[in-house]
Amino acid sequence: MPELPEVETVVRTLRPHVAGKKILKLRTVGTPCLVPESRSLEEAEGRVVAEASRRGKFIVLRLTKDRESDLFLVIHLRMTGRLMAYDRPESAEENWTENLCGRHARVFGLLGVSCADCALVFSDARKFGRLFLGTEKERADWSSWARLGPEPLDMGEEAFAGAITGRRAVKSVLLDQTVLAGVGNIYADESLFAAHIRPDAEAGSLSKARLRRLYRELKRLLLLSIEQCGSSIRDYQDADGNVGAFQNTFAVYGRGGDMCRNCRGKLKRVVLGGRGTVFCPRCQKT
DNA sequence: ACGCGTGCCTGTTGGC
DNA sequence: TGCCAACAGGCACGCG
Repeated sequence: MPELPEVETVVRTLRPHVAGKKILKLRTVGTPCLVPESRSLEEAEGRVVAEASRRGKFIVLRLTKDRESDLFLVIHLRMTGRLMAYDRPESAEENWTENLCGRHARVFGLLGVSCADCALVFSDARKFGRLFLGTEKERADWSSWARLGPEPLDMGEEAFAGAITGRRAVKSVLLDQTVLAGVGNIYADESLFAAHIRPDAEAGSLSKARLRRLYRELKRLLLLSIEQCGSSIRDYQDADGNVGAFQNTFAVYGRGGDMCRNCRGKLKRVVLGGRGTVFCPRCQKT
């Protein structure tokens, strides 16, 4: 599932395809995927993609037009969403009806400088993904965006240690997008293992020193994963259809019952806050 | 008010 | 071998 490193990879691979190009066509296909706060996608047509960026797990395209305020196209891939760019539009039309990705197409776009030279396809087998189009002001009024916490790569040790509080399990706090934006199940489990902290430890009970350590490990793993183009479990691919490599270095995620690479003990799988959670009872204390 | 549980979805997987 | 229940989980929402 796409988390911060995967979304960052999508943005990086998408950028060269779309930057500076005019949106000639942008339409939804099939099951609606726009949030209620969104404008209709047709309003993006005629605008130029000025910038592609990431905020938490959101992909953000800034769309400009002469003398009009910018519009922002914001995309959340959720579980199985894919945003793909095809440099030959006709190949996308083909895929749209032919292959698996295309079978689940939800949004179809055509971009180009003078003529259409890039097709943009958002597909999503599970239909959890969501899109938003609106002005900066409208985006600020959209609660999913407004409530986003700080970026984990930028917030720093002290702010992180100050934010991980309360009686909830530390893993639940890591996954709370209002506390910090971008961490999902993979990087929560992996960073807790790296920092030797049990996922079910009460957040507020952890010392500042241990929380600073957790922050350093989380940041290290996020950056390492970005270097390796993210983790591909089953569905994730970048905008070019390539898979990541970070899944090969997982210490705990998806390894319940397997041997701990550190102590050779058996990794334990539990359900915490409704999510599958794997940890090493011997290496991860309190 | 906050924290937990549930529903949304469908492709994949594992057990019988 | 084939079928079907269980599973995967981010986020919105409802309940206590």
